[in-house]
Amino acid sequence: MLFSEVVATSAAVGATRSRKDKAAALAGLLRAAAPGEVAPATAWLSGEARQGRIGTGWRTLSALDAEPAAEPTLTVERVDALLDALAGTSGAGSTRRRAELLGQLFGAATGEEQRFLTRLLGGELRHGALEGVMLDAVAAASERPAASVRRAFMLSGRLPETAVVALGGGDLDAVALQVGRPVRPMLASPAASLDEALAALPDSTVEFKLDGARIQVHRDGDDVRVWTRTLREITASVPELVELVRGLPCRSVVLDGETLALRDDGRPRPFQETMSRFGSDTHALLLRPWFFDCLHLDGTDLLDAPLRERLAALERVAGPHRIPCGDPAGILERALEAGHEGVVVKALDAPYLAGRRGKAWQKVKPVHTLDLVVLGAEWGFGRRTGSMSNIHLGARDPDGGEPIMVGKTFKGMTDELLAWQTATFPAYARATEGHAVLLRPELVVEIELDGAQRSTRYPGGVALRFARVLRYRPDKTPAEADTIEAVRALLPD
DNA sequence: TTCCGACAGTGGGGTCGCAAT
DNA sequence: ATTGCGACCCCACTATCGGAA
Repeated sequence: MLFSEVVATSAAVGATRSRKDKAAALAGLLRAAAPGEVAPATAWLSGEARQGRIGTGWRTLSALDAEPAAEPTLTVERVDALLDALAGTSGAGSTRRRAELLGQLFGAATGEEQRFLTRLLGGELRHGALEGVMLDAVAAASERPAASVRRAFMLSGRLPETAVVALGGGDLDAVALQVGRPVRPMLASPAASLDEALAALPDSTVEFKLDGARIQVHRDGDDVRVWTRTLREITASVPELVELVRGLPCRSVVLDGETLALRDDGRPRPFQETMSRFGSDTHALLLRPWFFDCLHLDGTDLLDAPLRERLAALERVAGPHRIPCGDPAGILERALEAGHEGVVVKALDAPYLAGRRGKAWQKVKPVHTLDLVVLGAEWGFGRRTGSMSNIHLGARDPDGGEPIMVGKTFKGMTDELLAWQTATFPAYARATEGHAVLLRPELVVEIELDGAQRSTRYPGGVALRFARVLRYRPDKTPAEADTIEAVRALLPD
C-alpha cells in the first residue's frame, strides 16, 4: 500500500466533523491494508508512530527543507522501516544520522505527505481522531463488537497490536490480564466537593490523594517490573520499589499505586523533588510506594471483581503499604494536614475499568483563587487560530513596581471569552514579542489554581500550578490585585 | 427531546538525559 | 561546562458528537 493512501485517509478524516464518518474512512483504509500494514497504519492514523516518540520534535522538523517529490512513491512499509531506523539512532553523531534519515524520508515524500509527517512526528496530527475513534474503526473493519476491541486494547495496552489481532481474525476475548504486561490504568474524574462525591457514591471508600507519580507493579515469582501511567517501563530506575515488592507475601501480583519521596520527618516532598528523583539515574532520595488497588493475586484475576474484594486482596498482600484511607468525616482535612493533595472517593461495588476515567472514582482537591494582572497574550493555534488565547499573568509588587510574572494560562476560556480577549486586547497593546502581544498592565483577571511551585523561569521565583481563568474583574484595578507574597504563600511548606 | 459520557484539542510548569557547542 | 532539544511526569478545561434516558 502506498503511504499516500494513508495520508489521503487522514485528509478525509480531517474534512468531516462526524465521528462516525471519520471511523468509516479509517475502517476503509484498514480493510484495504495488508496484514503487515495494519499496525503502522493504525498507529499513524491515531496520531503516533508504531515506534513511539523517535527523538524528533517540532524544532527539528520545522528546520527541514527537503524538496517535495512530484509523485507519491513511498510505501507504508518503507516509511515504517525509516521510522524504525530513526528510533534506533543514538549516541555520538546521532543528530547527523537522524538528519540524514529524515532527509531520505522527507525527500521521497510529496508536499502533502511531508505535511502529514511533520504533524505526526511532532505529535500534533490533529485530524480529529485519536485512539477513541480509531478503536471504533478497528471494530467496524473487523466486524467485531466495539466493547470486545476496547477491552482487548485496554488489557494489552496497545491499539496497533489489538488491530492486528482483530483484523487477523484472532480471538479478542482471549486477550486477558497477563502478569508482565501492563494494562491501561483506571482514572478519576474531578468532583466539585467531597460532599458531592459522597452523595454520588453512597457505598464508597475515601483514600488520600498523593502528589507523586502513578505506578503499576507486576510481580511473577522473583521477577518484578514497574510501569508509569503511560505504560513506560521504569523498572531499572526504581530498585527500591522492586526490592519492596519482591518481599511481599505472594507468588504473583499486580498492584496499582502512587510513588513519591518523603522528607526525614515523614511528610511528602514537593512534587518537583519527587520528579527529580523519578527521572534521574542517581538515587539519593528514596521513593516509597502507596498501593490502592490489586488487579491480580496468585493466579486470580481481580479486574472484574468489585473494589471491596480487590481491597481485601490488597490488604492481605500489601497491607502496610496501602494508601491511607478511612472514615469520610474529616478525612480531607487530615490529608491536607499531612501535606497531601486531597482525596479520592471510590465506589466499592465497581470493577476496575482499565483505561476509563469514570464516575466510580472521583477526586477532590482544594482550589485557590487569585486576582492577577494580564501582562500579555499569545495568538492561539488550531481552532484558536486568530484568537488571543494564552494569557500572561502577573502578581502585584507590594513595593509598587511593575507586576511580577508568575505564569500563563489558556484554560477556562469559552469561545465567547476568546472573542472578547481578541476584541479587547489591542487597545492595551504596548509591544509585540514573537508570538505574544505585551499589554499595559491594566486588566485584572480572577484565576483559579491548585497551588504554587518554585520556579527558576519566573523572576519572583514562583510559578502557578494548573492555573485557569474564572472571570475578568473589570471592577478591580491592578492596585487591588493579589501580591507576589500571596502567591508565595501557596508554596508547599 | 434532552442529557450526559467519551473524545479531541489547546496548551501550562517542571524534571531529566543527551548530543552538540 | 553550557545550552537547546526532546521525552515525559503532573494536569484543567471547553466544544462536540452521538448514544442513553
